[in-house]
Amino acid sequence: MTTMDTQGARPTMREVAKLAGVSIKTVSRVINEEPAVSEELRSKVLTAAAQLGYRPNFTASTLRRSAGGTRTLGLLLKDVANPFSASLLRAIEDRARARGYAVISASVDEDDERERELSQAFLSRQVDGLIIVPTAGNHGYLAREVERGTPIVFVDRAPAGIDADTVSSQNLEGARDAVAHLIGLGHRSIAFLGDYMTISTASERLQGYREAMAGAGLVPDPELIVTDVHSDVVAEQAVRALLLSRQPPTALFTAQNLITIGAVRALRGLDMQHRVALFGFDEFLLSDLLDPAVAVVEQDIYRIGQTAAGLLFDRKEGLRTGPGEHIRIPTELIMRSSGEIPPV
Amino acid sequence: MTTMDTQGARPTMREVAKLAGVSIKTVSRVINEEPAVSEELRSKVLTAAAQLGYRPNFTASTLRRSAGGTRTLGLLLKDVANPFSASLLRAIEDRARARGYAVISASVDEDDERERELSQAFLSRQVDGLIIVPTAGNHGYLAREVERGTPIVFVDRAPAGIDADTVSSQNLEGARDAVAHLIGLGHRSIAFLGDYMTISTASERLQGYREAMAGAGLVPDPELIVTDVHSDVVAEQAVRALLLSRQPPTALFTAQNLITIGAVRALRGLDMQHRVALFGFDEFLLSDLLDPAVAVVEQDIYRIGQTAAGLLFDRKEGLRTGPGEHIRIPTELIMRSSGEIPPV
DNA sequence: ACTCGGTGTGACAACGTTGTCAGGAAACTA
DNA sequence: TAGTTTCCTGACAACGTTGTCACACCGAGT
Repeated sequence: MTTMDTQGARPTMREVAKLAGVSIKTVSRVINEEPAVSEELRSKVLTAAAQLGYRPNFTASTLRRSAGGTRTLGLLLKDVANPFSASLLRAIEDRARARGYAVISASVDEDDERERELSQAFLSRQVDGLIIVPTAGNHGYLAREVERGTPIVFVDRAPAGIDADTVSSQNLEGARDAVAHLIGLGHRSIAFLGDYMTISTASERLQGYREAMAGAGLVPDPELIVTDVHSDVVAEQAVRALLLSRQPPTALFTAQNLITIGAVRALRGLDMQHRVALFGFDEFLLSDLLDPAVAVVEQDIYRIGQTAAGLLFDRKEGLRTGPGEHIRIPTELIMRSSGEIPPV
Repeated sequence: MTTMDTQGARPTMREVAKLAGVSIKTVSRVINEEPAVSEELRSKVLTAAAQLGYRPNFTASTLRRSAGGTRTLGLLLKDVANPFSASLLRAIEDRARARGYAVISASVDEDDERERELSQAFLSRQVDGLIIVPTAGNHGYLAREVERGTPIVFVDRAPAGIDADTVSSQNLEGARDAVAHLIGLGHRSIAFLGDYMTISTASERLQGYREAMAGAGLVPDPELIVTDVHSDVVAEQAVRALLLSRQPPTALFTAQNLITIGAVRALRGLDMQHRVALFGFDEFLLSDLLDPAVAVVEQDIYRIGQTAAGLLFDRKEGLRTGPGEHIRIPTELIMRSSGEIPPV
């Protein structure tokens, strides 16, 4: 075992150079695998570097070649612990890693203020691009950054106050098709339960519901349209109230993950899960193991993430310019028994 | 609207200084809120900065005050898309943000080589610390880094070939208590299904199973101990085979998430879910909505993450020194009906 | 008037790296 | 043999920022 300087500070190129008896620039050349270095010096440098445990300082390197950027992407999510966000992160990470980029992510928890702080912090860290699942607030504060050439892509929801690339699901079409399927089974009294209408995905899904109903010549009872449902607890209560009302619906369309779960709980509680049809938006783990298995509109989250990252890299490399592109990713109806229950 | 330089390059302190008619150092002082600046210059600088849309370059700042570090944590996970990893990330992110740290994360997918590459890459990026959910391989290559003072904390599994802080669940105790509970119901023939035995958590859980059996004076039938089950598909097949064997167990202990789900599928397929008891390790979404609801040993993932981050910061700030600490976080038995089925 | 201490400001170097350029040695051409 | 090209190497400046230091100014104490 050789005596190696193992104390506090990390070795720098200067120290490697001294040990190898060459100039610091030669070390730089070897580390960066530039061609014009003699085999002799090359191996001297590599030996010295290995002995010292030298590791290049990415920060310094980045500063010097300021053109190249930090090879880092910033990602602002609703909440990483939620499966949608986690899958999105994974998709983006995969695309980023393929190009040698790292991803820094953070959870915004629907807090405007925090989103602002975090995006500023990430921009200060010189990220090469930002992918944001936006809150309901205004995003004009990012306009200057976009003009300066930092690519910013929004995912899932459209941002307000700024024109930028956006990737989201075909919410309207997915909801419309699911509701049309229920209508096809003979349902006429179909309830809609959705999140805050300020959230663009929620209102698009409601729009899809309305189109399906209108397309069949049905006028939905306003009492059956419940909006601003934001948690599974609220959803459970709302569904319970609907089912116990005078004119209970024969089918439910739940426009989001947690709402679907709340609905399952409510149906279970009243033992009506085999009598009232249920179609949800968003796939969730084990939906097929419930009894009855729950039919859902599934989003292709992985593709959304990959597309967003792709757009970002295209912008960065100048392959794409001009106004923001708005890409819609198709959804898929997953037919399961809860969606096949006929009206009573 | 004033004419602002909105072209390509980001403005630097130099440009702010020129516009404000002060020295670059004064700009630095204002931006960093150092006290000794006259109100007059202060406001001039702030105006100029706002007009140019100046944002400090964190990279350059970091390089100069090399002591402080990059205020970045690196996190290597099995796979962010998996709920355990996502919760862990969230817990660590929360602790990190409270101190102004950012988190870069990446998925290793049980690939030794990738883990190595990623940890090198993160260290090159001068992260202030690394939190790793280790693969089964040897981690000696990180030893020098630890000696140099970069805090590294391992989570969930113990690393091989290195002494470092580790945070994981009380796997043995959790498994032991769950199996003891089944024994308390009168079960004598209890199957164990676990992941690869090279994974420390899996072998600890098997150990817990053995201790519970031995504690009750039972000698487990070797046929009932199935190891190296690594996916829900394999688990489903294995459970099916067990249940159709000559001496089927009256209870199952499934030592991991996916195995539990596979077991549920197998029991369902044979319509035996109400006759064979099931206790799983790891909570999973909707476990309470299945029929029967599935009893599990729940890990406190959030606390694991927070503890790991806490250890890391303690090391970094010198509040903790010396050999690696091995912290075990208690688990909790979540009693549900699948765990209350008596033997036939 | 003369030193003193305090306050505000800026010049300069440095963080670790890489781009630019110049120069020496070796290999080629005329 | 002299001139040219090629190859390899190193000195130096620069990326954007901050720590150190020196200095100019002001009011106060002798």
